[in-house]
Amino acid sequence: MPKVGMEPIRRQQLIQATMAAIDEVGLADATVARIARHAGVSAGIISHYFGGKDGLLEATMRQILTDLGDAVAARRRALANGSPRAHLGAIIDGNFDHSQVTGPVAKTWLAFWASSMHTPRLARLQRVNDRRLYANLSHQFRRLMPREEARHAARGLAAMIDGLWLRGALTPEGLAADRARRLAHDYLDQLLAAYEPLSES
Amino acid sequence: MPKVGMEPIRRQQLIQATMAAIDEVGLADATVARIARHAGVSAGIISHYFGGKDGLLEATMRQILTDLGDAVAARRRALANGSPRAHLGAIIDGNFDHSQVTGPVAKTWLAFWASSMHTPRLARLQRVNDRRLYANLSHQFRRLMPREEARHAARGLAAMIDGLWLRGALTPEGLAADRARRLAHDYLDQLLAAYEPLSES
DNA sequence: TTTTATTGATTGAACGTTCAATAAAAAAAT
DNA sequence: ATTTTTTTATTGAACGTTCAATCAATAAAA
Repeated sequence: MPKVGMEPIRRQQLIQATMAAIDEVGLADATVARIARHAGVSAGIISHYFGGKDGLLEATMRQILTDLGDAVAARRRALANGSPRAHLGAIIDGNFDHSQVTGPVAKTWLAFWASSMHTPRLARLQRVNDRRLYANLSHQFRRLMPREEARHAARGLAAMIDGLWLRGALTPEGLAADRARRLAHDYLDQLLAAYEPLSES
Repeated sequence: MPKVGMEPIRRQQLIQATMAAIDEVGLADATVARIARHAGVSAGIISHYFGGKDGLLEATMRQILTDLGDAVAARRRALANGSPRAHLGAIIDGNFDHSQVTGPVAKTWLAFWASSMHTPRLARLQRVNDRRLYANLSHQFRRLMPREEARHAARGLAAMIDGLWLRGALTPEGLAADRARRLAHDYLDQLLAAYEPLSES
């Protein structure tokens, strides 16, 4: 049933189908046939729109990273000129909300994470995202503390976010997103405690 | 060159070769031919000693978990009746020392982590290890604080350890093990600060 | 009638497993 | 001390399967 202008529709369908397939059977068993079946199209269409399976996988990872960036950016935009703590909190929340921490997106994300260790193109995407998070955190901490301590705090909070993410993706029901957010916020409070003597309990 | 008693030697060789292959090209491209080449034996031997590729992969993951458990246990044994803080510190150090956080072991570990999402046998191993870490942490925190807060702290520290591990395995040169240890210890200090007013700076 | 979109059988490459053949070591026999 | 037999360890070519990619055929829309 060919209509004109199918390209963006098919691309979106296939990216969603890729996440669904990876969620279902893992990256290793997410064959083009299975992905195509999820999307309700034939296998050949993947090569047509993405040049091959690798192209589809890269587009899928890119989509996830874009969504993640948007989720963070949207929350920060709502703050305008907020305090460093508010911005850091928004970064945390953006990282945990973005299309749910559990479910297909999270599993796909973790699968790509592992895969990026040996796939240069995915490694590049992963690295860009990683740097963005670190730079954002580091910049906000810098408004409250010396450079080296800001970097230290940024590294710590980035690790905490990743760790909570990992556990969220891995445990059966997923570490409840609420609980993960609270742990990250508590950690942030502790990191800021020495530099914000105003808000003592 | 058949000698008697080769079985334990070959098993060890093949497990090491599996990690080397995964470190080199990733789990997806770690074929039996490549693993066998690393060990300097033929491909057929893998089925002979492990029943098949799956058996070898499971044995490799089991070995990593055993080593990790041993590294933690050894440090804690040296403490005998140490303070909760000392035990928690030992758990952190054990998790970061164990055959280096970077290198083949860490990459293999992360690959299995991702893989365990869709491989029940690996998921079981991963789960046992996870529970052990949480139980150990939780028990030590419990000596200093109420139950719910102890659990909260244990979840936080476990996530922090995992996050640092993940970043260590992923970044090019690996997040320096020293730096990761320091971040984990700093976090531990903060978690304990409210319950150990003795050691103020 | 031309263009755009899609199919699905086919192809070739890659993989894990199997198993008959082989060879070294150990045991038994001379 | 040799030689023969048995046991243990290992090989690697062959087999069957699975997969991604291709492309001629097809069909709807323009």
